[in-house]
Amino acid sequence: MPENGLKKKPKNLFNNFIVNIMPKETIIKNNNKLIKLLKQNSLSITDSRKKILQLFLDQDGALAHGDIEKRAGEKFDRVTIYRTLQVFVDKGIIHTIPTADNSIRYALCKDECGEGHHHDHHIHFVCDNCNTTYCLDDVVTPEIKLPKGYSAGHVEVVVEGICKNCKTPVP
Amino acid sequence: MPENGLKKKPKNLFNNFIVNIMPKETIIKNNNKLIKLLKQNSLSITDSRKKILQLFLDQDGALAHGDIEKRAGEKFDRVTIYRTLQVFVDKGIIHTIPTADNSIRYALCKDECGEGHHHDHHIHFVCDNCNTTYCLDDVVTPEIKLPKGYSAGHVEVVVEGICKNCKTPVP
DNA sequence: TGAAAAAAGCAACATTGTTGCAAAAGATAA
DNA sequence: TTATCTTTTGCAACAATGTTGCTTTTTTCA
Repeated sequence: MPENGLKKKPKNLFNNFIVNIMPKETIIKNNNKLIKLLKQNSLSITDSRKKILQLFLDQDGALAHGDIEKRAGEKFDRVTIYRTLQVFVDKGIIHTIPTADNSIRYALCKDECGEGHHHDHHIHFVCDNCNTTYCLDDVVTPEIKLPKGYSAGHVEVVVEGICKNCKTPVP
Repeated sequence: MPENGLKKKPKNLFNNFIVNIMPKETIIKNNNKLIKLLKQNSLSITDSRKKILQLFLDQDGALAHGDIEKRAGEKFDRVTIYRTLQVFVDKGIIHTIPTADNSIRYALCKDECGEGHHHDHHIHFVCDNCNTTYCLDDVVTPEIKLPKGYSAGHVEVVVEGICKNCKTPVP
């Protein structure tokens, strides 16, 4: 048996350590949060899932596949990102936001979303200036009165305008 | 000069004839409507524009690029369809409908849309069963109260559910 | 009808998304 | 800790969807 000089990564020991003892350092706390979230959804802990989830946690707005590809630092295969996003959507960790420009955006679910069903009753806001997409969690979707014969399921509201960061103050 | 046996199509004489004299036959009336609409928007009258516009007029719901490609009868180049749709959007003849599945849908504008600006205040309905997209022209978008700092421009509402045609009657 | 302008068609390319499979990494239990 | 099974990743190849430049055809208009 070889001595202490590690040749390979210490496998999952580190992860277990974090989850069990809750250390104080920020980086570890952060890591812990990610792992907890993944475990809660009975997903195995992998680098790509942690990294992608981290991107969402670090981010106020929503992310498109392309954004993730750029920000992940060229580390992951495109296919992995597609599959990871799909898994997150299936598990109810993130949800999709419809857009008029053929680029699906994803954002963290803050309500209680479970596997197979999303409960997002908030509206979405896309800034015309910076193009950021926000989930306005405090603004609920209104009741829509439909014509006879139609029955409503999910209602999606997307508002375009100027966001709080791009608003030019009155001089 | 050759005698009466036509070698080439009679060019645009037919179109001018239609627009000027307003004949009675349905097919020509229909053609007339198309041409009128194109002329109103100062677009030149071409086969692809007429055909694609016809598809929209024949259709209750919205069409995606792919639908048009299929229904046009393999007659037009894909590029022509892309460019035609783009022109129609620019002129305010059709508008786009955001979806959550990365396929832009287009529908005729029924309000007064002009070049560069659309005035669609109706909501859109996507049937979970037949996947048809409808413009519910009689249902206007509700007022949305945004958090401090956000200012609203356009509001887009998409409702998912069961449409009038797919509704199963009570036994 | 003929010339200028506009649009269509074609080819080539770019982007985005999907699938099957072998290799690598994670989970699990002795 | 290690052996083993399972899951995930990366790769390659492919499919679908959009885009751009250029030539040919069609439309418009004088």
